[in-house]
Amino acid sequence: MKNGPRQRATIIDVAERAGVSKSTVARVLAGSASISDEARDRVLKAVAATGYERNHLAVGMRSGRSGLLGLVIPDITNPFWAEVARGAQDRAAKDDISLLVFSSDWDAGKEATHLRALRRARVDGAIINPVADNFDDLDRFGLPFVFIGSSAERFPDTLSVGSDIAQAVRLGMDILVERGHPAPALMLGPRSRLARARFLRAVHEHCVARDIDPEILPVEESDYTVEGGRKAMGRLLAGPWRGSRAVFVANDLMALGAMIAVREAGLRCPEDISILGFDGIPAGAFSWPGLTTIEKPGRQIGIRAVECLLDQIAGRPEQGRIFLPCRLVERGSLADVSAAAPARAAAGR
Amino acid sequence: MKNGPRQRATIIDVAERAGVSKSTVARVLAGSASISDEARDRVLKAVAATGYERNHLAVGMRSGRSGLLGLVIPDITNPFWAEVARGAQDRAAKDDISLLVFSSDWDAGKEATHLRALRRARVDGAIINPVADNFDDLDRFGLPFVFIGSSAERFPDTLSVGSDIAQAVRLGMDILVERGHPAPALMLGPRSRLARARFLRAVHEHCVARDIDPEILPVEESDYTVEGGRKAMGRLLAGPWRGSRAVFVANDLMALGAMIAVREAGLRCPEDISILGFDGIPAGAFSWPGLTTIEKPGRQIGIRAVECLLDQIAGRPEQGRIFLPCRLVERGSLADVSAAAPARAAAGR
DNA sequence: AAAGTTCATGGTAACGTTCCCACGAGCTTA
DNA sequence: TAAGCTCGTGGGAACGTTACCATGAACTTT
Repeated sequence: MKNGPRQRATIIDVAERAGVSKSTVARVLAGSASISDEARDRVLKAVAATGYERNHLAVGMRSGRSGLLGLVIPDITNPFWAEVARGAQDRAAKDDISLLVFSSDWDAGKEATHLRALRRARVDGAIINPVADNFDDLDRFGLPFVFIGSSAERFPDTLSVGSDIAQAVRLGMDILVERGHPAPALMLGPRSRLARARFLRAVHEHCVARDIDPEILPVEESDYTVEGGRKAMGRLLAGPWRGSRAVFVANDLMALGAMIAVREAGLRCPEDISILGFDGIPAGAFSWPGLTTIEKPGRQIGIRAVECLLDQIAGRPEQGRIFLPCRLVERGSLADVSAAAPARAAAGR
Repeated sequence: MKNGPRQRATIIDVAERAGVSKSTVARVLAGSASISDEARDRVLKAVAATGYERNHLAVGMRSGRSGLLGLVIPDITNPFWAEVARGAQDRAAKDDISLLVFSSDWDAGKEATHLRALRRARVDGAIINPVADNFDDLDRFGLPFVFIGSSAERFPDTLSVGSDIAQAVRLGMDILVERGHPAPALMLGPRSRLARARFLRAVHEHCVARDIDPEILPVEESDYTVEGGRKAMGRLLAGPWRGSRAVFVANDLMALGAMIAVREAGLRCPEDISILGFDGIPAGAFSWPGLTTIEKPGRQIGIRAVECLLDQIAGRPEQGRIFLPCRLVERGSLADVSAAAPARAAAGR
């Protein structure tokens, strides 16, 4: 026998039970100062007795604050975006705010639909990974918002939170140098992707700083898929390749594909070919060897995006573009062929 | 220069512009029948001109329907639950319903907090993977809800949607038999998990049907982690093991760990040891060899859960427990050692 | 032709809050 | 002691909808 959804207590029920007016109850609940101890006490008791819970719909209607935020990401099923969602969710929960989550599938039409849904739900603001390449829908959005992800680059004058690709590339190049791979091959994504240019620029800067001619680095490109990485690796292996054999891959899925190609060529990773990925997807932990990679701070991005959005909603000073640092995750796909390696290994044991 | 969030148009603005009463506007928007074509036309034009969008907060307040559903899952970062969320999201969007997503981290306290948040947001109902093992919070929830996942088993008298473990096990045992592994080893999860008993029962039923003594199957157990699977596989390899060497693993992470253990023992998968997983996590596609596994219908579960919930909210007849079928995903970790194998391979080429 | 029915519409009262103004009691200030 | 101030409180008026009842016109039935 279930307890049917019996009539919910309203603020008036609480007021009557406590013998005060609804104004007083509202003040107690809002934590307002001018309340006698006695009144507060009676209200609190009445709240407990009636099981009263504030109706957020009514609150939102009257105050204009729904206590809802929107999150529009390409696909919640993608582990990176799931991390972002999780971070946003946790941060929002701290302020008693709930998140409406939508997946756009990189489709501008779906994006527009979702933005409309958010407006109707009267969210207080939204965190968006923009897919539309013009600003029309977003301009029309008419609500506070923060962009996330690298596609936000298209809109330079907008608040955004993303990962620091330049720092990530530096991190990767540094570890490669340290392990004796001063001139790794590069495996890039498609030219259409914005992140590609940033990646390449950071590599060049690193090379210039270290007095390496960027032109000597073998370069291949493909799409951000396992199959793309497999094929690109095949091409790299078929071509001329001097120096230590290491590849810095701009995407973990591609890196995983590259690893498969290495095995298919009868070579071993990392003994024959070292691979460094970029993303930090969980699947990298389960390959053999585990994929050494640079992890994007997905959760942090979610957290900061919410904070940034709340600041904006509250009218607090805004921070412009925020780039969060990435982290190296070592798992075994990077061989150490530096001069220091044997000594280091000996000292380690 | 941004278009500030200028005053939103209300139903009254639309009514004035169309020269009708707000009742008429409301009727047009609700798709009510008794409307003259002329009035409908003018209202629609006025809606377009003002950019009017229904305020869901106000609608919810008046009608008692917020157009919001809650989804409480253990962790949106877990690929299975992300699939469920995605299915639910897509299905809900079709009915213009938005989803509030929460992660409970298998923590009863967090679960209770989230349920409270859902109640305050006045969601119309909730989809819950229950972690609390008593019904108190849920009983108190006082709203329509549907359980999902195997932990729903604890509450037999409740609407729920999950995967059909018995069917999945049958599928797995059948393919194992077909490939010449009539008596595989079993690798199970911890005794505390409900799914374990169901898994084991289904295996036994299969054995009885095929006249195999279930007792001859080697059995190991561990937790649902890569490391757990690695260790359990180590124990299996160390023990006595007759017959064809195949393992039916009750969880993909464990299966991936088992695969690592096989490699560490200097053996090959699938040539020396065949592995069949259960879950369908994406990482299984990137291991080497790819993990052949039985995929749970995560997205379908999300979809059906929403449908089931909407039915319940609308007072339509409810369906009790729903178990959705799983699917075999072949990727290469299962060798064919049956008598038919050579012929079959020859015919295939 | 009177009475009933349907249709298209308008007016108004909720829904549960918060916000604002008013008011009396007790206090401080001149 | 009169005027002003603060404190604690109560009483409405919104907020934007939908639900319900009322109304008059056109039509159908007896």
